[in-house]
Amino acid sequence: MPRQTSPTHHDGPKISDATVKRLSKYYRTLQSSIAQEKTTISSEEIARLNGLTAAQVRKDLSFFGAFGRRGLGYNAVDLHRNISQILGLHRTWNVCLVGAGNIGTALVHFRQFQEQGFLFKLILDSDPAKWGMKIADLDVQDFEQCDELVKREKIKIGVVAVPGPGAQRVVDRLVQAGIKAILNFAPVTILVPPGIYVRNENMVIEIEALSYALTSKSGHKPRSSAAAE
Amino acid sequence: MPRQTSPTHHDGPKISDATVKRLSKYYRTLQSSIAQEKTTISSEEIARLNGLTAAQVRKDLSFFGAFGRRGLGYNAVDLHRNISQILGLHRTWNVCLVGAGNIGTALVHFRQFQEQGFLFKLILDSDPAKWGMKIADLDVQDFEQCDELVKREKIKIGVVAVPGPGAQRVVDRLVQAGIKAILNFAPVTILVPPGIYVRNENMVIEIEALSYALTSKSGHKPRSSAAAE
DNA sequence: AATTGTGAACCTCTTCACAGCT
DNA sequence: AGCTGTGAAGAGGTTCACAATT
Repeated sequence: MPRQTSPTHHDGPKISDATVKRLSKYYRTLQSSIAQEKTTISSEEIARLNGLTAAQVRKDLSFFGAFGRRGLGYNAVDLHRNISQILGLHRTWNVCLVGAGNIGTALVHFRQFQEQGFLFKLILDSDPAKWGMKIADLDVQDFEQCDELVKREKIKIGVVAVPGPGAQRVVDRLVQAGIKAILNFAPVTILVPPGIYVRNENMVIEIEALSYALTSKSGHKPRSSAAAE
Repeated sequence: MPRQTSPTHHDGPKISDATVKRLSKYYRTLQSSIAQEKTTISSEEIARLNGLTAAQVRKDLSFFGAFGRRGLGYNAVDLHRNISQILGLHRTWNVCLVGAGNIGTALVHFRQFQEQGFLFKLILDSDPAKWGMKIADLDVQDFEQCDELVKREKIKIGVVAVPGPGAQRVVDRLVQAGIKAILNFAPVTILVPPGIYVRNENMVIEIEALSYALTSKSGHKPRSSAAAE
């Protein structure tokens, strides 16, 4: 009887995006349970704290292994460590910011990124007026040096916080420099070659979705729960 | 033959979240097409610009009416106006910010919100040190006055940019004050009563999803396209 | 008695494919 | 000929329900 399945190097069925995002939620739920000195936790409780069903939680975890004990639940510390392995949070990631405007600056100061091991090592901007500015101990540097600097710092994740019109060009350059994953805050759709991962943080879309909900008040689906991403 | 179906006050099948978010993308695509003086646009082109399929675009629109002309495509200005009606963007919305930290401040300055008619009218914070600070012409005020101020300004949308632990309490107060929709930047799951809409802008989840993609390099699904929300 | 892990049922969203206009 | 609008098929994600285990 396998005591515990190894979580890393998953190669079974393709994991949905939704599952990955929920794992990230479970991870934080477990962090707080551990802080409260809880040793075990049930799928039921993880679900309740995230506005989901217990079956959903168990199914998500089951893609990666059998981490619980029937009749007892999950060991909080173990499950936390396992999810950390699955998501690749057992290590740190060097991150590069492009766009030293309001949003970009706020992101560099955003404590949660550091706490979870995402470390800004490089800040780039095309505007000469910004070069040399210090943001959280980092100098803003010329975006044109992107290739050289990204390679030198071995950066794999780029955060793009430039105005829409420039975003695609910035992304193309980052990809050329060897960046493999991009968190895009520009309110435009960007296209990338196969093998490059993009996540969009499009605040305009989200607030417009709220506008829709308020407008089409026909909305008869108001279930007391935890709402969309 | 109905020349054009009225887009507003939709009450057919429930519209998926994904559809609403895509409409928001089409809306911006059309804005830029119009700026480029294009008069008509095909579902094929809207799709290409957003990394989607043409069928998806047509299906999304079909939930709200028949806006195109067979053989010709869509009139850019008409479709833009129709989507604006559907999403409720033909008007302005007063918005309240809670949390005058880095992120909150950046959001108030975020031009796209204003451009799309989302106007910050109120900035609240619990920290007395922040009271009286000016952010883009608005005074930061005591969060305890939330009830009175939200009602006075007739605000329906709240943007929450406070640290995780305080978020649920803030949301409860906002709901009590009459807020109907919340854009939540705190990296925690918040629960709301039926009839209140929440969208989460959880940057930690998004960057952790990138970490997962980079970690489970088994990722054999790299289709050249426009990636997840 | 409690709670997990999971195949199967169910439901929702996307894509196909083609009739119907222009 | 070109392109939309849409029913039907297909794919994917969620929930059910129960055997397995502690």
